[in-house]
Amino acid sequence: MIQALCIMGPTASGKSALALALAARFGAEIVNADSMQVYADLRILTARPTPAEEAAAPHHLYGCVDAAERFSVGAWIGAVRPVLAQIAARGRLAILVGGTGLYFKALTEGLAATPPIPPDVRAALASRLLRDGAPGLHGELAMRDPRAAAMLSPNDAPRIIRALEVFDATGESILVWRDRNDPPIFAAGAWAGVALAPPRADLYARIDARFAAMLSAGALDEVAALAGRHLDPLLPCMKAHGAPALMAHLRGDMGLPGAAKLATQDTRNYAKRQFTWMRGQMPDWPQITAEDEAARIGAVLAQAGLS
RNA sequence: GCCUGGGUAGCUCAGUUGGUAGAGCAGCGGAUUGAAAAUCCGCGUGUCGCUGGUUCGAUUCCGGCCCCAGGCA
Repeated sequence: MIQALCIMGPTASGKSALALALAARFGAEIVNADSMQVYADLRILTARPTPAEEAAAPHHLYGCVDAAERFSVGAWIGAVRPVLAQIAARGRLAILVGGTGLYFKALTEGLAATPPIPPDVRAALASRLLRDGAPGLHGELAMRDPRAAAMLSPNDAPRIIRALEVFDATGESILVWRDRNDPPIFAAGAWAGVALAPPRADLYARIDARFAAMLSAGALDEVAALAGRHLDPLLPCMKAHGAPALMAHLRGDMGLPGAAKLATQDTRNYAKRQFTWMRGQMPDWPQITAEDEAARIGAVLAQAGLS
């Protein structure tokens, strides 16, 4: 008997609804595996479960981080560990749902046990990036950690900075840290994973419809409130799909239709990357192409050995 | 009706002093270990509006026609 069921899928594929149906059936508890739904500020825009949905089954790690904070895979692993332990102690099934492939990868394959990076090291690199650009930092990485540099594009700023900060803070290559992976939270037989993979044209249409629904549900007000906090635009939550576009609209830089076009475009591009992740990183997770909920439930039960 | 601009990739446009054309976006494929809803890499044959003419050769020059935008009537 598995302890956890993982449901991955592109945005707007109906993961949350499926999780809710399965939770009701098994008395399971739902755990968030989405990097944006952890933030408290954009409930509507990040398509978090509604209060009514959250009341229908126990939900964990939704809206629990302030937008001013910088969450991360490591922070998520640190947060899920006790949550999953408690669910197991209650003897219940955990259903992890979300679209963040990296979170599932860390959960099931482990994560490098890199120590926390001092804030001043990161700040220094951030300003270096502005001054020298990504290729400049890449050149620097090539001198300190040539193996890591060889694996990265000179334009891949976030990864170059990560490799540099790990080296600066620990004196060891990020590759060495990765070789010493922490073991995964779940052992091989303790979990099952499925990936929702609806036809792309349907998904793209649903993304457009969902964004319109978000607007009617008050997404603009919620974004206005976030904008009013005047946070650093580089913070992860500030990059939620639709947030930059709607903020630009609120500033008067573009009309609402233009903002909607940008927002849905970003979301479609992201959905495509999620498909790529599922194919490349989760080859053993069965893909469920059915869109009908009953068919999906049947497929999950068969895959997870549940009934 | 006349004048001027323009008609080139799904979209917005660049370009060819005549040798059949290329960017951005979209789309598609790929990567992905603490910002991952981030970030990066790769993929470009299309009656160059239609039709005659000149030419070895026309998307490019010339004529005619059609369509769009603006201006004048």
